Amino acid sequence: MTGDDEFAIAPDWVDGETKALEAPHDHRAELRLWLRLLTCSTLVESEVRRRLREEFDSTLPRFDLMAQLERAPDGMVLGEVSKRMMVSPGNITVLVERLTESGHLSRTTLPTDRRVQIIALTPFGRAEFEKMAARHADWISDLFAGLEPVDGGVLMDELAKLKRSVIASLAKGG
Amino acid sequence: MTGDDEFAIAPDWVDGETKALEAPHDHRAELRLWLRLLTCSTLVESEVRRRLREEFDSTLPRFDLMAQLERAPDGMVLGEVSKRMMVSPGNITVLVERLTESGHLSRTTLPTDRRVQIIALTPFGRAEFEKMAARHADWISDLFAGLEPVDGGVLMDELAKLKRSVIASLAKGG
DNA sequence: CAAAACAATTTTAAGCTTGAAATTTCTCTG
DNA sequence: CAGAGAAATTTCAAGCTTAAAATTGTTTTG
Repeated sequence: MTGDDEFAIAPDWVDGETKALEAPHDHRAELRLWLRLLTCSTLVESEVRRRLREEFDSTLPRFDLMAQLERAPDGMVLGEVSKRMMVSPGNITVLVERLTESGHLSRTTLPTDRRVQIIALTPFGRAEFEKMAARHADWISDLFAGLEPVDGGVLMDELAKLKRSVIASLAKGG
Repeated sequence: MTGDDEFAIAPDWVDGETKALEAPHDHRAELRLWLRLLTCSTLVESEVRRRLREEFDSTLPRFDLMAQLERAPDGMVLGEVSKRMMVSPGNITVLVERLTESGHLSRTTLPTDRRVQIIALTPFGRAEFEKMAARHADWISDLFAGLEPVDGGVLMDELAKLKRSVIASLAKGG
């Protein structure tokens, strides 16, 4: 890609000449921050997708779904998975279908409420996931390796503030 | 992906020396940071998608494509757009098809090289985009409003460091 | 108890995305 | 100048994603 210009890599419809603090109704600083955030997560995410496909012939959604189930040894209700992954219920349906076909997941109907589907990792699925999770952790570690520990800590804190801001705005406005 | 419930747990990051004493293959701090970053950008991105659909019956990919063209009054070659948006060429083909049908884009074949397609915003497309861009800036501003300016600045700097780390790792390993 | 209301999930229709294969059009080499 | 090779784009097959409608099952209410 095109090197060191901040906006050469991601969607970059913002004017690069912006200063950090400007007139009250100028939103350029926030836009630039958002673009930089998006660039970072897009870079990491595409690389993770690429490697999941290359090394495991799998996808990020499947990995994420299995990751949710890994921490629920007794399985989890479909709706709960959907909420935790922040994706639509219909989306989960499709993913579960494929992962069940391939033997990674088991699915049961709750006897006391037959609307409810409970899914869980099979032993095979768990073994596969553990391989993937180990590699995934290595990838992230490599990608983040140039960041000093202190910077990691600062980022964690600042992102926590951002997350609170976003959630507050969502709760208020929409 | 990822509900990011790690707010409950105390950051084990902050102390670099402590971290150095941990097991060599413990990547939890990086993973937690990555998940938090991903949560933030997913939250913002889904909200932007939702509002583009509700207010303009449009999508984020279309918006991004028009944003690229907004700064290129004389139009842009398809391949260039593809690179800048970091998406596959085939993807651009589909987007351009639809946006041309709807009158937002014009497309010309370069006379001197008939392989090359040049696309540009039509006056209508430009007017539409400007409306969308203004609203988009408002949304981002609202979502980020709870962040103090100083935090925004720190975040910009730390994300720049992260981006450098990711790009360096991609250049080296990938 | 039957009907309405509610809940969990699936289906549907539409659009996005990708990698790989195919196509079209140049460009370069012998 | 022909044919090889490269470049720009499109096509294709497969999978992801969503909102909205439909389905199935449970609970509440008249």
